[in-house]
Amino acid sequence: MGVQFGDFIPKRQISLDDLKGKKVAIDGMNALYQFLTSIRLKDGSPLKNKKGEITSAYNGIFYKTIHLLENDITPIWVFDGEPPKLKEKTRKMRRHMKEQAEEKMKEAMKKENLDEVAKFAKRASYLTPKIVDNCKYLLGLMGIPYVNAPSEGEAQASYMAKKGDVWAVVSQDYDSLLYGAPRVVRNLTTTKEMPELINLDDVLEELRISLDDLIDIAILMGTDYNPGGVKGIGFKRAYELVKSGVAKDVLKKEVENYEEIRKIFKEPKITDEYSVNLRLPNKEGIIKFLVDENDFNYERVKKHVDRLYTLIANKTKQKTLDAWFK
DNA sequence: CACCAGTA
DNA sequence: TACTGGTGG
Repeated sequence: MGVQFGDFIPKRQISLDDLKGKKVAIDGMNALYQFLTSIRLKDGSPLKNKKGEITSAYNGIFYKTIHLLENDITPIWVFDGEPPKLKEKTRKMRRHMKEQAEEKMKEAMKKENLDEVAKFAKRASYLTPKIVDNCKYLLGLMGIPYVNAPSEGEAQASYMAKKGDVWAVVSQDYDSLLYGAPRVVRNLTTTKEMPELINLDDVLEELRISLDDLIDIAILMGTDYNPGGVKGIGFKRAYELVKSGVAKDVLKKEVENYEEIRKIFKEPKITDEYSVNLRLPNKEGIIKFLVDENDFNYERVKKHVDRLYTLIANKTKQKTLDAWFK
């Protein structure tokens, strides 16, 4: 979820061509969850292997990664580590929402309302640690870099973008802006809408505020670390409070742990232990994992694995060539 | 999510 | 050739 900046900040439609030749850090959990909820059959059930284990996320990782490479975009997948203590309330709420969705799905099944069943099945779905581990394993086999963040994945991805190791952070959430990501790309891991780019400097310039102000607006509205924010305050009120210079007073009075929340955005736990370089894929390993262990179609996987190998081999070759002429 | 066959 | 809806696991 994250902060609800939605319609209040400037963004522009882009195409995959605008990302050509660039590396991007993908908010892994965010993307995996999208795959899990969207890669489904008509009845709302996810893809499964013969053992009944959900494989939608593997499908998404595999095909989306190849599709991005095909467009000369290099994804670096960034996964969450240990959540900040202050996130506990949000996590409990989310668990509760899932349980409620589970109940509603059962009711819809009794009523044989198939649309409702599908809707609540999506809402009740969650990523298991095993699914996430297997996604990392698959990325490893594919030769695609991934990063285990010490804490929030978006904080780590934003750090990598700030350093210039990647051009942008890919996420549906706006929180990366609060971590100082210079660019955030939305709708890259979905197909319903066109990709859009949010430029942090443009946001701050258009609103005539600082990043600290933006963080204050977010905390007033509510973040994962103070869900709900200050009662009755949405973007417009928060913006007015910041512009009139009284935001700090309200925050200090109304938001428990204000300074600590601010610190999560300003000084997040991050690591320099990562690589953003592609490696040649392990073709046999991918086929063993997807086909033998997860019942993907051999012909289909084989075709894509060969394509993946060619793409990465060419990219590596090009890089060596570039270095030669530099 | 992307693929692919069937369609116009 | 471009589109779209059913399928994959």
